[in-house]
Amino acid sequence: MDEPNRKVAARVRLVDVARAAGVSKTTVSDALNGAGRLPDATREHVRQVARRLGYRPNATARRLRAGRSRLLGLAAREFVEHPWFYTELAYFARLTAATTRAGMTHGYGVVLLPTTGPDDYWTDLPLDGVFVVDPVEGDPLVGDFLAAGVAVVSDRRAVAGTPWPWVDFDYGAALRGVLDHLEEGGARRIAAVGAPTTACYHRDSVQAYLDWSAERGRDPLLAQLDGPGFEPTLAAVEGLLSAPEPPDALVVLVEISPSLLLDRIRKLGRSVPGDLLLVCATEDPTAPFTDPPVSTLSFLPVETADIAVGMLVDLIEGRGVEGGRLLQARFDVRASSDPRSVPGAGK
Amino acid sequence: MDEPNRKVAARVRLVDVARAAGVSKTTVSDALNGAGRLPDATREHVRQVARRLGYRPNATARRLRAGRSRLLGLAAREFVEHPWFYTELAYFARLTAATTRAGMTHGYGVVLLPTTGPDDYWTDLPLDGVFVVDPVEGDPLVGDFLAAGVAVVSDRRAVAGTPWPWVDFDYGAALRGVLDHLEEGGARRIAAVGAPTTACYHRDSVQAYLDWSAERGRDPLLAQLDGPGFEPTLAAVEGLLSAPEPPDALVVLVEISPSLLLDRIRKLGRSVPGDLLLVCATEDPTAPFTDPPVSTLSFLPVETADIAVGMLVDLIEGRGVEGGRLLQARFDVRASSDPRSVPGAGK
DNA sequence: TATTGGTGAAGGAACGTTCCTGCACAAGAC
DNA sequence: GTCTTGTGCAGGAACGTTCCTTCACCAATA
Repeated sequence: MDEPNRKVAARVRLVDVARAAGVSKTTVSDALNGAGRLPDATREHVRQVARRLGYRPNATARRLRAGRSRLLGLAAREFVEHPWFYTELAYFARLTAATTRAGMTHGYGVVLLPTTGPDDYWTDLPLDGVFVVDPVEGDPLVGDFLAAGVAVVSDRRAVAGTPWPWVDFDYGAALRGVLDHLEEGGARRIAAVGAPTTACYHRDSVQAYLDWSAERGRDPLLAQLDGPGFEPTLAAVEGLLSAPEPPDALVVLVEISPSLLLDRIRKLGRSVPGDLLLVCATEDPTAPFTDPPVSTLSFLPVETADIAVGMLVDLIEGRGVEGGRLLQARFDVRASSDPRSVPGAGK
Repeated sequence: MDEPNRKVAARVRLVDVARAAGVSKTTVSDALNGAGRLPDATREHVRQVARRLGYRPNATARRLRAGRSRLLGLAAREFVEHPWFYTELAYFARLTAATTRAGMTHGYGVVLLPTTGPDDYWTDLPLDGVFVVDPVEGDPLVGDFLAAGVAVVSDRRAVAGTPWPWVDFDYGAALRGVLDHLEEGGARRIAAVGAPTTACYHRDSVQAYLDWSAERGRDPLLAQLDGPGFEPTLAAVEGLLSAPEPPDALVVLVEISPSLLLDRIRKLGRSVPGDLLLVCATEDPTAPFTDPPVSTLSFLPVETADIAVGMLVDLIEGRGVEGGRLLQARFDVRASSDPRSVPGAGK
């Protein structure tokens, strides 16, 4: 008589299957999960009933029961003041894809976290762990998560001795490698374009450039951008190249389209690598296809994501994680920084 | 005596706050959520206790109780056979960011779904809805979600009369607009580069190109790629341009870096827009900054995401959603397709 | 004095799982 | 026949919330 409201398409639950199969919840759960002591006949019967009813286990209930959400967050913090800009950078596109893939192989879903939003948005998400990219110093987001008992791994040490695991690069060493390479190629006036973002990548690289120049008693030719975007970067390059004593090599530390950059350089009447050796720190996949192909310095987003996710999962699942992992950047030398590649310009 | 194992840093629950504050669970819940009939004194007291204990509500339990996970999935289906390739395309980078942002404004988190993976990976995620980009015909993923009672919105109609809501473009009309524009600019032999992917964008656009050509009694100059990537695209362009009777205009329907493309065209001894008018269907943000700036046809990923997420949320929260939304592509005319922009080359 | 009406708060069911415990029964050992 | 051992399954607690219902209390009214 007091039949409950029959909602349309009410989802079928475990108990519904149990009732239909004439067994208990336990039996259904065990049959579907391959647990318990059940004869194959029962198991198969339950499975068929479940399939017939179109039963799908409720993932949220499962996760509540398991005490884990099997969800990871991915947060990029570099351009907090320019929200969403980072998604235009090839590095982050790669990192996002790689994090999602790595999460999947461990059975975790990955939720993209915005750089900015309502304060309770982060903490309202059922996350087991977060991969924080370029955390700012004393990042409130990191503090929030740690306080909430959410595992945190960052891709930068940020400040020395972060208490959470990290995966990082020796930016200084990487840049010195590039500078040495350019010097070997004959460059004597190497210019650099950097940006004073919150990411320690920029701070460390710029510092390495300044140190390296100082060691050789050369005046640094440094253009520091004050914001992201193509125009500022291209303008900075133009500024450097149109100086009275222009550089003979250029290292661009901010992400930029290599072909766009080559275009602009060409427009200024300089040829690469004849007049100017060029190295870009970018993940832009077009670098090998430009004319000439552009040498790149890569900070391995895919490897970074794999390691970070591995650490997060270890942390979440109770396996200890030691301090951090220091990776080595990959320097791909192509024609743009190889003077031998152009006839007439020799060593 | 039988004290339960005191796990380190066991998370503090609602009942813990209740006990500490000397009130019931109900009171704590009401106090923190601003519900119920409580005097401000009690409310404040409970809040302080909660803060002191560092209480964070368990998001999973909340969602189980609420019957909604407040989680949306984003799936790209175009390059199912080339998994993860799509993340390199500017269109998807934009779409991903926009979807995440739109989800946030509605209080939903967005989970990135892989193009491929274990069969149970999708259905094991606690999703309320999914935005499926470029579903293939009879897409099993879509079927799975619909069967599981998960709301689905796709960005393409895919096949006419999909039973779920969609947001789409009239690709044929958009391409005709481009072709008309090129013809007005003096082009008489317009070539096109397309790709036979599963996305109906390609099918429709290519068909429109063929129809448009046929209406004018012109032989189509069409290069169909058989896979994604820069090399095939560039090779196709080279093929078209080095034909005995080369085209005087080019429409590239696959995403490519405009500056890379210009580079290659220049290498073949053709100048844009002098010898060749150029239009690219791409979201690459460098298009306005190349030399010359490249005209682009955009299928508005940001608007698409906003609308799709809005539909999903309406669907999930029980508000009805009528059929679909047909948007109009944006055609940005720049110098690359404007012969007047180059001195000496007239109409 | 009994009745109403409002306020403040507690109790407990429910969300949909998993899994621990325990019971009935059968088969073998003594 | 009793005792063990093992099999097949059921009952129900637990995960951490929210929210519906109830109830005690006090003041004001009839």
